[in-house]
Amino acid sequence: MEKEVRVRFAPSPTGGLHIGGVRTILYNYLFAKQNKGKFILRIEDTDQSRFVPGAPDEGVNYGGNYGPYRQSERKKIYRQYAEQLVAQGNAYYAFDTPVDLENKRNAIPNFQYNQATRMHMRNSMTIPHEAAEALVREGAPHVIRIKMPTYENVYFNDLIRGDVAFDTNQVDDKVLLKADGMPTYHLAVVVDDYLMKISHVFRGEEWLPSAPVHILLWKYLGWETDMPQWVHLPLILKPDGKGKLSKRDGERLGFPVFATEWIDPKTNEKAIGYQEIGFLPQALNNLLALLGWNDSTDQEIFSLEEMVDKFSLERVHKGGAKFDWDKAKWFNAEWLKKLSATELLPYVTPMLAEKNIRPDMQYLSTIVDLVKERCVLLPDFYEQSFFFFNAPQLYDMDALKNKWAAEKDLFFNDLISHFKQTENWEAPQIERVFKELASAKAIKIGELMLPFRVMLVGGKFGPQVFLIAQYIGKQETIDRIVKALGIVT
RNA sequence: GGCCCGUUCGUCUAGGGGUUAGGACGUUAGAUUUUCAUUCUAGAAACAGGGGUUCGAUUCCCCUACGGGCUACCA
Repeated sequence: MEKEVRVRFAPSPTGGLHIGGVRTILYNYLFAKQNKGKFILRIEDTDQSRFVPGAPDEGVNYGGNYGPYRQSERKKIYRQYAEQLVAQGNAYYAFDTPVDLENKRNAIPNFQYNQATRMHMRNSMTIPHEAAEALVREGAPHVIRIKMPTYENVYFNDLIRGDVAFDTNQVDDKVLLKADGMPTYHLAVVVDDYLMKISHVFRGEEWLPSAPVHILLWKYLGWETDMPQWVHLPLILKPDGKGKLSKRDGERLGFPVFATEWIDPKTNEKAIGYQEIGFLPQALNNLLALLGWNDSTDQEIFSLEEMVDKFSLERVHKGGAKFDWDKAKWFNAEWLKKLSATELLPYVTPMLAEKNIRPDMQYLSTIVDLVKERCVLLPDFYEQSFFFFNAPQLYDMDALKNKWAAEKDLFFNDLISHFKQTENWEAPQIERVFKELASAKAIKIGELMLPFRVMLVGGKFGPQVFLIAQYIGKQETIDRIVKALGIVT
């Protein structure tokens, strides 16, 4: 029988939700759904000094049978396993203070606490066993480190990278349990994944070098047969070159790197998120999924359902991908065009409400359909549609006054009276009235269209001008012409 | 420095021993749109380098170069 697929996302609560993390969640989710498995949310909060008060199947707020899901609530469990490793000889107590280590690193270039150096340090392998035990009993500050074997190779199969090998001589004796009694990520992740019966570990490539530590832990703890499959995802890189995409890049290059707004509690700096800048969730998922995965066809627009259906780890890239803000915006524009007005309403309505525009939903739907193809981000809806709800306050005077002549003044005055008599107030009819009057007065249409537009919307933008006249209504159209005429003359 | 991972247009990528190396974003030119956007057409643009293997390598192997990650009592 195949093992049940259980995956988890284990964010640290110390930062905003980075889009790299969103992609990891997405891949986890797609994989879990595809395999009828479970997706679990767990909080990695083992670092107390960085603790910040602050659609899974199990997790902190969802319940489940493998909790608690917060690592700080699980302290005792880790200690027990760490002690087990010491008893087995796979780990040892180390009494070196942070200052000791600091001095070592300063004195010896590239100092590593490993098989080559541990016999020169202060730990339970260099001082008599009883003395070490006594120290621990008396509460002397100490950590527990893994004892990496010498001259061994750790092999494992990564679902994306294939076979990977590490020489244990090159891996240092990572701290498993810190002096404050909390586990490090290395111990916690292994214990938690075992206890929560995780079948596949999805994480960023930056974790690859510590994989041998984790694998050895699975082995030493006697859980080798339950060890999950490893899936190290490629990184999302800076658009302009070097390194992983970071918060700073967003500020520097002018695009968000967090899913939602994030306020740094230390500096109080606010970083805007994809949600706030006006991305549709569908677009963010879509663009992130395609950053490192494709289905081998030319298709680029995928719904979540399609992705669940088509996603496969074999088609995830090995190499990191530079983030492209232009392409990201394109995904959003595509989704804006793809979604119906009804589907868009939940996003557009609150955005307009912020600007004190609360239109009738029926009317809004019509307008959304009319302008959505000229929008890239959600706030563009305001720029592209405010004039359907309110008369413009400001006019592009250059566009309006350019080549203004008395004859045009006359034209628009006559136009007002013609409009007043127009019965069938629909775009084609409005256009006919407009053009007939223009030709009667022998003025070129091209001379009149732009001024008319500016009178109705305030500038050189918006959909077809006669459609605008139709939707704002006869009286409003006339009012706006009158108002504008008063300003221009 | 050491270890690990990677390398097709500027970017995201398809492809894979014999192809005019395909698509998308961006970009350039044009058409449509009496505003802008959309849409459409066309163009420029890539197999990092060197050795093998082979009748033939962009594709397989090795080396180099370059890029990235890790090298904390952070995750």
